[in-house]
Amino acid sequence: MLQVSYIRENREEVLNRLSVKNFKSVELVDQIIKLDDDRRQTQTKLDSIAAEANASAKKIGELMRQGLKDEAESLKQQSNNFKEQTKDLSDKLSAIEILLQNELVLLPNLPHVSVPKGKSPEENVVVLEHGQIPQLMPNALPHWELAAKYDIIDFELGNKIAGAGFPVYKGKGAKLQRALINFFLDHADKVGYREMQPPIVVNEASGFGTGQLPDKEGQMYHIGVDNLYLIPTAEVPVTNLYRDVILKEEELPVKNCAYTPCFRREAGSYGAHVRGLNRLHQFDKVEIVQVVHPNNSYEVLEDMSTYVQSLLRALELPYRVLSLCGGDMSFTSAKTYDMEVWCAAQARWLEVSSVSNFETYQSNRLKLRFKSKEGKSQLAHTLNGSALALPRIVASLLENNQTEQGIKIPAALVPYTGFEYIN
RNA sequence: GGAGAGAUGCCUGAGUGGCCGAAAGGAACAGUUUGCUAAACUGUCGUACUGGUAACGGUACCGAGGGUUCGAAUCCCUCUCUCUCCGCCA
Repeated sequence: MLQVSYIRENREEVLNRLSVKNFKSVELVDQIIKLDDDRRQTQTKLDSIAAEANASAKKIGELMRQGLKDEAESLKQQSNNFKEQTKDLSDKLSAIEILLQNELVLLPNLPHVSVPKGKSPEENVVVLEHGQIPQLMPNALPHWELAAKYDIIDFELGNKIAGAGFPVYKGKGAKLQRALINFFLDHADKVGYREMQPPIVVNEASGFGTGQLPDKEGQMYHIGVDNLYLIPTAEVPVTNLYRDVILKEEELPVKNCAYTPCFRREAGSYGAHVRGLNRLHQFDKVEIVQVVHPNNSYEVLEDMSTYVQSLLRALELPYRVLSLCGGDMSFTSAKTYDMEVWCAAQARWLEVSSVSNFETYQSNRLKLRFKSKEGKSQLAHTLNGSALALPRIVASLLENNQTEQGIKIPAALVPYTGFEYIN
């Protein structure tokens, strides 16, 4: 959520930057400014009447104590007016505040100046490519067939006990999952991320804090009886740890990581391009989250991108980094890098990580602030990234590393799996 | 699931209708002093909105929402959460 004061003071800039996200709504911005004007006026009026009412109530108290009953009574009569006026004004004020809030959440985050213009994924900018595109043997298979061939991931069995998109990992397939999770957590630990194990259900307030609610309600699994949501990413519980928190400046940066299963309804996405592990309802992910000083959030974004790349290099996967164009960036992000790995048998790039700087967009909703030594508090910047999501990593490992002897496990991962081949 | 108790500032905790944005203690921060890993003293010490160039004001907030009243941390209603005991249980 953008800050109204910023919008007021930088109307032109806000409009320009929103246009990078192809968001053209001069009317909405002006409406917000107008509502805020109303809000201020109403507030000022209400405050001054409340001040009078308070003074008068205080006076009545004094008169009563002095035993001046008649004078107190007549003052009471007058004070009755205040009641209605303050009630009307405060009703009006809260109505305006709700309107303002409703409009404000319609505005996406402002893209950073370095974000490329563009409307569709084709206009994302490839920042770098790394690694060799592997040449596969002639009879190479896509990962869903490899999974069946080696009996390591069972989609049918998952269908039976839960439904499509809930695979069962078996034997070395299950061990590979566990190995990847530990591999990712150990690496995060080494670069200073503190491991957290958050709940994998969250309440409404948390869903709102990171922006899943109200607009993406349909994307989350909802547990009706207890009004809880299954998390779509660890970002939600881990970032919400800092909801309504004022940190000390010296506590920054906060670096947390967490492994969690993630649950996504993915309503409306079906078809061949979501086969196998490409898109699931439940998957595993290690997420990294930082809360940082506004002065260096873009340095941190680069660090996080470099860190995610180091994981892909360690796994010897060919990858590329995209700087997302305005039109392809999420509603809440100010700048996003996507990491995509090459999936050789499908011959396509698959997104395995998304690293974003949200600036104050999340922290404004979360009321996540830090206090400087001078005692001033201001909104912190939040960032997060996948490091990494498992299914597509597994897909590319299977497809890229298939050999006559079976699936070759990258050397860095062998200490975690305890085996060198899946065969 | 049954019974009871409670929710006040960073923490402990007082406050049962006006003199309470809130005692006291602790923590923290700053200063003074004495000196040796610390003590004593003094001061500062919530958040948000709002008026003002500023100085300095105003308003709201004592779990959340509503109500009574000229006036609510205090009375009434609803909700949420926490704790204790019993039951069940990984």
